[in-house]
Amino acid sequence: MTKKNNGNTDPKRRIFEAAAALFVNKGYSAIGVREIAKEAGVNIAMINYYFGGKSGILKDILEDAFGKYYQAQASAGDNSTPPEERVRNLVTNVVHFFRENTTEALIFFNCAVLDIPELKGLKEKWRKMYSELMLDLFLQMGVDLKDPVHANIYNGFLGGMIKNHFQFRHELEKNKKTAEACNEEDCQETKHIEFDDLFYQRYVDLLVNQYFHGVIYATQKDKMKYGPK
Amino acid sequence: MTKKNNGNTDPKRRIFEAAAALFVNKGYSAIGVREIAKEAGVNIAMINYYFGGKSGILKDILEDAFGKYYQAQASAGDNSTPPEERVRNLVTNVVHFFRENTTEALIFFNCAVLDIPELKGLKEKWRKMYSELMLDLFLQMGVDLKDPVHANIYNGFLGGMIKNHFQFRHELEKNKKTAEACNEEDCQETKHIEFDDLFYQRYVDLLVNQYFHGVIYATQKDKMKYGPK
DNA sequence: TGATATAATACAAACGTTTGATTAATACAG
DNA sequence: CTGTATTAATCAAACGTTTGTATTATATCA
Repeated sequence: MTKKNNGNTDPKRRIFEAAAALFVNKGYSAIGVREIAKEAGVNIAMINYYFGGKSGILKDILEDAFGKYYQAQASAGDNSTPPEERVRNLVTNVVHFFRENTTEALIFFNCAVLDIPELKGLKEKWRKMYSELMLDLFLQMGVDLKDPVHANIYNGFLGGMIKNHFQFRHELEKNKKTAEACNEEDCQETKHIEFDDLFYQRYVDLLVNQYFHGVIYATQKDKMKYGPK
Repeated sequence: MTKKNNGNTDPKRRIFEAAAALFVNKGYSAIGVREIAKEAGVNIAMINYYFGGKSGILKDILEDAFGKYYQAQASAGDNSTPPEERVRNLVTNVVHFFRENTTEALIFFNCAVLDIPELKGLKEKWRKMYSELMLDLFLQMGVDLKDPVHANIYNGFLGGMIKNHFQFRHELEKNKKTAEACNEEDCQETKHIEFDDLFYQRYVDLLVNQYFHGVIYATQKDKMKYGPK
């Protein structure tokens, strides 16, 4: 593999990143190959040359994102790890994953709820891998996945919450660019947020406490009211 | 205004519903007007005749959804209503909104994070209306929106969680149609869920408890650790 | 020379929209 | 009641543009 590395980075990388930046804002289907090529500064034909087509870029983005997301959760511990520690690891890892891969992560979560024919097989694989991973964790947490109410509420609970935050943050930073001058009081306050290490240290704390003193309390209270089964 | 009402319902309604059903599964940009017209059983030209264009359908769907969603939250009470009662009303109303308008609601939430040029003005209006509505509620709850960490986590917290569930349910029911016969044990258990009144009674209970014994506990603990400001 | 990389161009298919004609129902003057 | 405008609703067909991909030719380097 011989790279030129003249001027900018290699073209494949540029296509990948340009496409990701466009997909996350307007959605996969709304973006055309010409727009990607223009943004990446390459010829249209390069997309088919490097990725075999437009959907090839999306596949690469999503496979990369899922791989990292899965790893973040799988490496949080097993059922020999104390529950609270495991949840803390999990939240820490997932937050770290989102911070390092915001764009790809948002694309992944937003594409996961859409029927994209080219992705049918991949989605099935991901679903299976994920549910096997979660089964073990929930069993340890005392959340009974056999109970459809609990299963429906807490499946993807943490991931969903974290995704929500990063989507919110993404919107915020998008709007900040388009409207630099803002006089309203609502805007003033959220404008100068620093999403730094301290922020996410508190964020993780909050989420873990939230989980333990919210989810577990609520499910136990539910069991008392409606019976264990 | 004279309607024919012969045979089926009126064509405008058919276009609206066909489009919504397609949008929610594949996304707005991935659906063409011919597909909508075919599904609705009308001529392509009818879309421009009734809605002024493809984006006109989306606007109608989203304005309808936001109006109902806003109403569901606004009618939950004001700051003279006890906090717990207000939250319970809010969750009850929003869950009811989602049950009655699942398709439109999911389209709304999924489109809200995308840049769709035709929707720029509408999105701005919605954002303003929503933030004004929430400011009051959060103040009453003791969640300090001036604290960026709390604001970032709990903005859209309940709505986001509920949206998550209904998206999850939607996926579930989609898959049930495509794969009726399923032998795996994971599948067996979630297959025969009844999303009836009892289910959502428990769901609301769980979410309200979750909120009070999670959010409030976690935010207070956070304040103790990191100071009130 | 032969493999890799880039570019200009071509292409069929699909896109959202518009057109002009046609039908059916209503309004109104005689 | 009759005949004639008027209007709303529907249709097939075509509009020009853009889509994703394929082809072909030209540089670039080992």
